[in-house]
Amino acid sequence: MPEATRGGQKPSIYDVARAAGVSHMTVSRVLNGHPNIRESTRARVLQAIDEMQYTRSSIARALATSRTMRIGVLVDSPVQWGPNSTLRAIESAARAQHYSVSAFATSDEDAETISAGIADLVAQGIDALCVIAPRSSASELFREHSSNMPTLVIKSEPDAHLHTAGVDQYAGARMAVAHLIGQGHREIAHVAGPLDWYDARARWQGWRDELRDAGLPEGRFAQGDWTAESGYRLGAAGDLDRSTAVFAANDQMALGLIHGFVERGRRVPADVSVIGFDDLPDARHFLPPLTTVRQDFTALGSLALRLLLAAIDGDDTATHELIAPELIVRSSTSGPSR
Amino acid sequence: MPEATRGGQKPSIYDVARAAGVSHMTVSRVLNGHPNIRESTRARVLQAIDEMQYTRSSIARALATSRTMRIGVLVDSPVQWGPNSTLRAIESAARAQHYSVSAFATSDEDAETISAGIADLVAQGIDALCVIAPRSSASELFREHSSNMPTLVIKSEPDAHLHTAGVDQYAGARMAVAHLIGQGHREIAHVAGPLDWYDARARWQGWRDELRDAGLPEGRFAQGDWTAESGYRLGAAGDLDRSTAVFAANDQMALGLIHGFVERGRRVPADVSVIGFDDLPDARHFLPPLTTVRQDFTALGSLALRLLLAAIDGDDTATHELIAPELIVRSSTSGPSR
DNA sequence: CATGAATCTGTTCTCGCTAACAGGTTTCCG
DNA sequence: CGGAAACCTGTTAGCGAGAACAGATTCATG
Repeated sequence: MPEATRGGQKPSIYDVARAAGVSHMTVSRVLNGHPNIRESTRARVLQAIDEMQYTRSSIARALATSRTMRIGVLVDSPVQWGPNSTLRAIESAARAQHYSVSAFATSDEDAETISAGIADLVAQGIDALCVIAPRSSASELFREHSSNMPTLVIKSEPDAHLHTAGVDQYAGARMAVAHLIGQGHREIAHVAGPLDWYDARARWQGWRDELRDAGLPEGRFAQGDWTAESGYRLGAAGDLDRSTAVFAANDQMALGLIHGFVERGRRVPADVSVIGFDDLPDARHFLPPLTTVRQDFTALGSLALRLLLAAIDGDDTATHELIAPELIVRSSTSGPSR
Repeated sequence: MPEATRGGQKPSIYDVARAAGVSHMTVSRVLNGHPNIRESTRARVLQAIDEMQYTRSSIARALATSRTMRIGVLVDSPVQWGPNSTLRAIESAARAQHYSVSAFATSDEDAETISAGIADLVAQGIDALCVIAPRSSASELFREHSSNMPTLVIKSEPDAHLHTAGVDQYAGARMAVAHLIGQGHREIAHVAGPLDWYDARARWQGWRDELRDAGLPEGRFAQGDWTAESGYRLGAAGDLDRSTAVFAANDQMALGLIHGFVERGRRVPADVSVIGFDDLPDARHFLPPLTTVRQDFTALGSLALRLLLAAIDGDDTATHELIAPELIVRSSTSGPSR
């Protein structure tokens, strides 16, 4: 049973101070690990803290220090694997540094929703802002806010005015396409995500550049919207039938694509190889198990937090750091039959 | 460009008050919509607020009112569709009521992690606590904390001492099994989730009771761990081959199950019907498109928030409210061939 | 044993806001 | 036109911490 000194209320440092026979500042110093405290005094204070189950008020602390120890995260489409995993990773990295996280989810990402989200987070009181997976159309907004608030954008392209971090989408895309080329494919199509997304654009460019550098002809290009539904429509439409392999910009579109192909009698990978991007937990149970590119979100979370803390501490040089992705080979890719 | 009155700092109500030629309390009253303010004064204050881009400090407000306008959510396994969707729905419902949300994710749910999570959330300063999808082993902990903090547990079983809300898992399970019975199946197996989860247990019981009430023999029972992997292993093992239909406790296990069946030459739905639970966004693109039970998380979020606000306002009667699920029929189920 | 330096500890003020009370205006009505 | 009841506004005192300064110990050293 927690023991409060005044009727029923949670104890404050003043209550602890009275119980330990010291001033409230001594309690504060003990709490903050100040060096110049006599060992016996510290022990007495700690005992009082323990006895009355004191916990410090992060609210009062925030008011006094003007540091909330909270990071705001604006996350677009958190139902999707990538953004959600990134958010979880940031949360867990933040917790390890005694920071907490407030997330604001947007799905319909118009400028108004974004600035409302930023305003909401700022109003809550945050020390830094992290924006996950934005579309390029929104860059302006972040710039405007970054002057007041340390901001990190999770994307794989550098930006002169912003701190950025991400998984190297471009490299991952080249790895995927290189894998297909290595298996002997020469007609390699791409199903891209919406090209106003940084990630979609980087994966598209990686596909294009890897083909070009291998001396292969331009492949067929189609655009989806990240959903399995859009992949399905493209697969069912038949526009990609000339290609022997397809690099889909994410696993969900790859899933839909395979669905569409199979429905029209094209076998995967016998007639057409499909490679995805993300390595969803279920990707190994797709039919056939999906070859894909894995992103290390845990590493990304730690990286993001390191950069955010540096930004909070006033490091103003715009950084840009990348995590290397990893190719996961399963059964949805093989050599071409013709 | 935001206009601060003192050097570079964010303006406070005192700055606004000076600009408007009133006392800081008048500003506070305008901000809080206090009725007895002369219209001309209110206008002057609002104009000053607008001009200097004042925003109130939620920190100071929280300290003065001892209300943080923040709800803590302890969410288990947020990588999974259900818990994640529930969390998003609560966030969005909370925002609509001017509350913000702090989430604490647990995956390895031992007692220690849970109480650490609760302690973390409480330390952040929250007005109420919401626990999503717990396992029954953890009930004790919530009871202990509910005395100090208004608490709502998201689960479908009532509890004498706690506020609870959820989607009616039991009813959903009976709907799923009734659908299979309606198609003529008599040997209906169940792949359950871990039975220390409330939802897994309710779905299991719904399956059992529906069979019994239809006068059918007991079906085969197998236990998975929510993952597609576990479903795959059960499908590939062959233990369920005597059954003509399987009710899987979630879509992911259904996916793995189908994978396992197909690998051993059993066709779905020709040889065996499979029905899932959740209606993942991609479930309609599984091969074959999955028949399943949909949960309305948006409604659940609104419900949860309504109950939480009631609890904050001191409503102490333990409530228990349920949302009705919905059957989604696709192509993974059909009548038995034999 | 004096005396300055190094350690420890306490007082007061501040962070930005609301609660509670008090004082000053109107307004209304006899 | 006087007085009470509305209405509007201001003053002061917290909320629970930390910052800054100042004072009180201890300690070492000549």
